[in-house]
Amino acid sequence: MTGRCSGLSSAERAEAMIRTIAPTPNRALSGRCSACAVRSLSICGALDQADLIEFERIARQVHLTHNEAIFTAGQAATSVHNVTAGVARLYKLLPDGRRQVIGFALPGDFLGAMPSDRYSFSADAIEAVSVCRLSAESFAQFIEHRPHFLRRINEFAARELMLAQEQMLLLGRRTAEEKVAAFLVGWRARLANIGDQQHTIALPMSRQDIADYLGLTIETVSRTLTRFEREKMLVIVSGGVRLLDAKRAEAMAGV
Amino acid sequence: MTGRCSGLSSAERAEAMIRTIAPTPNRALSGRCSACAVRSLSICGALDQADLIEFERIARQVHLTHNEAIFTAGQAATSVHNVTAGVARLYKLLPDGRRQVIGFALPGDFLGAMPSDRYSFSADAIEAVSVCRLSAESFAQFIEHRPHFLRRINEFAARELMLAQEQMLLLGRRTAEEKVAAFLVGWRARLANIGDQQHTIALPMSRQDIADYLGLTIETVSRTLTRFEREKMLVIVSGGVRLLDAKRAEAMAGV
DNA sequence: CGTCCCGTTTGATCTGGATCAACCGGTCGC
DNA sequence: GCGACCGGTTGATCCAGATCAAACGGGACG
Repeated sequence: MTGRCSGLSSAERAEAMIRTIAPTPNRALSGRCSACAVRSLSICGALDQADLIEFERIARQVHLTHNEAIFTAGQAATSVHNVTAGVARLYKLLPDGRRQVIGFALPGDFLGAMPSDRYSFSADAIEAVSVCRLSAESFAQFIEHRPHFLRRINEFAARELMLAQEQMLLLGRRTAEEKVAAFLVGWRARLANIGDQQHTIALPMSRQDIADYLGLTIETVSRTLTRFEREKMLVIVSGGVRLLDAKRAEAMAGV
Repeated sequence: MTGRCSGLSSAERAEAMIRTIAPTPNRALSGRCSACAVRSLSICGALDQADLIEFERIARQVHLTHNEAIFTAGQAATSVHNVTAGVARLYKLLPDGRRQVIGFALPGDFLGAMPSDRYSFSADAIEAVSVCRLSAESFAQFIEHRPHFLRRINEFAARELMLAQEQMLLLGRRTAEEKVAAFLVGWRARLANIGDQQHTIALPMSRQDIADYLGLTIETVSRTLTRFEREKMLVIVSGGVRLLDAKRAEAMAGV
């Protein structure tokens, strides 16, 4: 069933409010795109040397720490962002505080598919995060005469959409056990994709974040993980989880 | 209990009955794009006269009836589609048969954001449907040197993604009552958007389709609708629903 | 005109996951 | 070194929505 107040506590909400109001301090140095570690993973992988120099001119590196907002739902969408380091949490809130995490953004992920002129969701840093920030205007201008770049952005949007559809299936039709297993397997795949191929799956987000991503409560996530551990499918370690029986997890996830 | 004899005269019921969503059903003989009723709503709205003639050359009108498949998940994604009449159901299945409807496609909607070379979901006709079918290759070629068209497709993808995120919030964090109310309000808005602005909301899809869209069972959808009727929020009519208290529905939907 | 069929409604009961409530263990500030 | 705090775990109970079961009603067809 769907929980009533499974989002933030009122204290957390107040904190989030303050965060939102406070302008994000800008500790940016100008970025050197040609040296960017995640360029090939990001939309910038479609840019040649000349493009990069121009891109660098309009981009600005911004660094954020734990729980700092990158942008907030409802605000004017004046910037687009490229995550270059760390993990961001993307989410939507209901007026009464219920929260749905709609995704986690990893290095290389692009946050800028804006159909409206306001952000339709919020994004903040789960851990230390760096983003490449561009004004929406200069970004639009930059795209203007670079159709290959637009095509790349389009591919990213299509991939994002496919992930969203997969997540709808998960939220609407999978059991708690399947949700948690699918999350672990999917998260591991995404980490592997950016080169982090450890046998221990890093989980920088809190249990609450996972719960809000899977449409569950924190207690159910915790119980399910401990059960998985009891059943020798994994070991819970500090900052993550170590998969012992990946086959079983994948079977549960219904891959 | 006499079921749904809810105080409507037979005249009213007849008036409310079966209205195809198509603005102009079956107007197309060969694909005459320049005469297409939904062009301005669709991605083709970005095409000029010359583009249209070329588009027409590669497009083929296909007509489908109730429950016929437009394409199926897992198949090679050889075509892209533009719905021109009727309503299609987009869905994903789990191996054990659980189904998640990920959306309903209306005239003007584009089905072609393919990140992979296989369809990641299935689409079939809920009622009589016409689609504009193009081979993925010729479509890709067509886009090639038409950046304005690509930009239009991108806008459509971004809108689609935003809807998907809204749906994740619904699936993960809303109650059954909120889900049904949100569905009615959202569906009404989409119908209004394509020009069908009747006070009776046409519901060409089955209760099962609605249930699978909202992550509920058919019984819960049915019960919730009857309750809404009992509470005078709406009247259930053949082929749809008549909203009596739109304000209340919108409040429930959390708009 | 009857009856078969199928989508829908309604009723009774069950249960997965939510809610409520401790409690645990690490860390931070003093 | 100690208490407060915070994220996480565990236990007891509850309940929204699922499941099981039956009946209804309208359309199709002989």
